[in-house]
Amino acid sequence: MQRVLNIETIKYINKNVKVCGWVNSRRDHGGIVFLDLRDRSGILQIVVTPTAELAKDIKNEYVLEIEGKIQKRPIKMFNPELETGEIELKAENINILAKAETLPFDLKDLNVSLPVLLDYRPITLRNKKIQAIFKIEEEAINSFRKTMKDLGFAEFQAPTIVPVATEGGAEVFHIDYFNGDAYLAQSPQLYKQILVGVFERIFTITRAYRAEPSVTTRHLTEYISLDAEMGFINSWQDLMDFCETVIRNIFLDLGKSCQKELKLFSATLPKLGEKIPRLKMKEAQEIIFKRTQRDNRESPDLEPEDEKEIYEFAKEKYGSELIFISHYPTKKRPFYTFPDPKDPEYTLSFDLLCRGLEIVTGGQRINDYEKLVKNIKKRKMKIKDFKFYLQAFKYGMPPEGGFCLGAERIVKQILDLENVREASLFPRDMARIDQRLSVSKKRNPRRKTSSLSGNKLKK
RNA sequence: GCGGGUGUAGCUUAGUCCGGUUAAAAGCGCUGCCCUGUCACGGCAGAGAUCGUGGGUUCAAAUCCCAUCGCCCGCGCCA
Repeated sequence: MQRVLNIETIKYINKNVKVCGWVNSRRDHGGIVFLDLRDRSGILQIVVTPTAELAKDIKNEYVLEIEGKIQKRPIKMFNPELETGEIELKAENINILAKAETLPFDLKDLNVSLPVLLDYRPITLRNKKIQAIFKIEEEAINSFRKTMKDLGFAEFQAPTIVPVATEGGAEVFHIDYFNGDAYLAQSPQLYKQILVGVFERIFTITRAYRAEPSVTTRHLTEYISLDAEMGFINSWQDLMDFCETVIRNIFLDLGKSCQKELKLFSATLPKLGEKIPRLKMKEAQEIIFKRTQRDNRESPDLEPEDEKEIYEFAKEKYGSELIFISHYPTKKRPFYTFPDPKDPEYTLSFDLLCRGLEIVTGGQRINDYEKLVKNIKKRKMKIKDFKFYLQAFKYGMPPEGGFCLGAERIVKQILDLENVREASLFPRDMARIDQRLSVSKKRNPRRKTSSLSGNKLKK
């Protein structure tokens, strides 16, 4: 007999079917036993009676193959919570495909601390609410891809083994590369710029690696970066317009396809208002100072508490839970960032804050070869390290720029998750690669400096 | 790296400030028995904790002190 998905059984009333799945719960009434069978489509109630014998040894998370007849439930027994709530399967034969040990927690009503959630990731992911997080992430990524393609952007796959630290200075993971040095990419930045010289409009959905020793609720050492870059821009404002379209579409699409998932978290999609407000960093600092008397006006960046304050401001004044902040200081931005011609101390770059957290960074890039060379030298980086990248500019690069979105951060902000690690299937951080490094046996002796290369320390 | 907090059954927590009648308590889970209409089923009974680890103070430590390890949060940095 061909297997039928749980959700499809609605169409098989009074017919015999075979279903497969995991035991979500077991309700044993002695003479009659109910099993909730979970498969990728949903839950189906299995009735085992009058020979409850059939279900005797079956426990939660057992994997079963069940044959029987789909029958309409008595009307009083409908369950409106289930899509299959008006029917049930009367089991005639139950085949145990795999047994399961007792779970260390209640999977249906998952109430565990973050370390437990992640220590048992292979099973906690089976929880419906946890799955909803990744449905949202998947849909957000789909939406990004669709918008980019609609706007004429070509998709590419970025390399993640790179010869130099992309942003210069920032912390990167070093790898032993055939007795030489290589790094894990902090971002696909240089490659998307190179490809603007080929395709004009380019995007990628890729992984970025940051070796920042940061243990916070918003940092991962490996994260999903949604990156876009485009040539022939009229101004850096164009980039914010494109970025706004991307974000707006993500929220629209999630509104269409993920209502159920949002509801599980009692989450509402962030409001954008007519247009996402745009402020220069200095303006934002003045506003924060006026509102709170907290004087961070000399700070080269917005402090996390400032980001939350400016979010409140945007919400009150513009009805927007998002706000663009532009003109960050040149010193704080990477070498390729385009300085404002009117005030070169500041850049034509921007961040997009969503509910008080940066979810996007972008800006216009320097497309002039000579200026790039000068900048690399000024920052005491080596020209020879960038020769490959610089070809793209030496041989003609239009005015260009781009932006990148942090996928996990977007999901975190939408669902109001406490920690970005909840929004990553298998989060990596300073203390964890799947298992906690403190309990994993493969731990090398702790290295104090990242300049020591891995090959030197190997046996 | 710095600062703050925390560690009690498999999970989630109470008890810690003001040390001593609880031989450490509860909910969920687990085990056994009962139950033919439940849907996080219900009822009865039961098992399960060297209170993170090591040391100290005290007649007496989950509770106070020191050290150590784990974890969480904040900051720097950032998506």
